[in-house]
Amino acid sequence: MVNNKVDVVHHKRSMPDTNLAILLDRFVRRLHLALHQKAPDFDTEKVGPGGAILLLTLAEMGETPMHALTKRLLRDKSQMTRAVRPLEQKGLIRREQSQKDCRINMIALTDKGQQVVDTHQRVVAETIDEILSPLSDTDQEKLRTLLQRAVS
Amino acid sequence: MVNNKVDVVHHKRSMPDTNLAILLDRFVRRLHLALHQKAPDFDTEKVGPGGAILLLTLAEMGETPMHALTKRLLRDKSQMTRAVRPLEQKGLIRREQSQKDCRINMIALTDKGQQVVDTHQRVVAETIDEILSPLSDTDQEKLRTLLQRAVS
DNA sequence: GGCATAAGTGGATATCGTCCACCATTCCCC
DNA sequence: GGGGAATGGTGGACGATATCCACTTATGCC
Repeated sequence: MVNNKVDVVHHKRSMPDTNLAILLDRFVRRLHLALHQKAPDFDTEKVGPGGAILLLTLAEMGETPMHALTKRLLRDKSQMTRAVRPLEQKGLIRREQSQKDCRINMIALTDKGQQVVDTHQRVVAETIDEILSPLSDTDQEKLRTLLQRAVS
Repeated sequence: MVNNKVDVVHHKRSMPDTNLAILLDRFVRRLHLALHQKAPDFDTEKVGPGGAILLLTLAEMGETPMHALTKRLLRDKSQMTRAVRPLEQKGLIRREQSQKDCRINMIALTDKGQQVVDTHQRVVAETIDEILSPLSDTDQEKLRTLLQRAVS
């Protein structure tokens, strides 16, 4: 695919760690582009990438206060507020104040939200499988495990 | 940590592939945040994340036409134009029209640009090492290899 | 020569991230 | 038990990126 005729090495360092940053960027970008392509077909609620990662994470966590979701996603608080609003308006999540501590907003998936999650999980899984197709199944599993251990 | 009461398998694979998207997001986000923190200390030329990935990739490729860089980075053409401009103004890269085909702009690192790349490579490598510290050295190497094979 | 095509640039717009300020609670401690 | 510090959440402002479209210019091919 990539025809590197310019690929003649003119530098000493074989492979600095930096490559991993570049590799990650490539991986994420491929995934992003592929999903963006398919978006009209499956993102019927138009949640976009940001909404999708939020919903998927919420599906993992179950009902949870905002700040926990914020911490999990490593996003800014205000960003989270803004990301949540349209999802609530579309009826994909539900928010209610905690009885214990009325500063806290608990949010959770609705049934409709769960349906969206199911669709997204399927499509994302397919797309990642396409990207990972150069790897054997055991290698794919190994990759998952390593990433899991690294960021858990 | 993860209290999945909803985790009852309704699928053959215990962990849906979607998790990998979430894991990637976490990883990238951690890296981004850590580098953003350290930025004032090492990003003296204020190239930012976008400029950095461009410079690092350019260092890998050597002198190259715009469109090749665009393809490698999987970014939009126009995006690339805009990303390149400030780097040229700072004197980190140099652009010159190809003799063969004067539509083509060849771009390459300057010495100053190479210095910036060296610094960034060092800092990024350190930061990634911090994130990957839960993994053994051989596992880290394995992770690199797998990613490399997946996206090459 | 004329026409499809490719490389590069720029405009318009939307999303997302970051920082800061602010309000309302709750917690803690004297 | 009252008052200051800390926490959860919201909103404004701004910058960086991404995406789509249109346009210019040059090349390649009949």
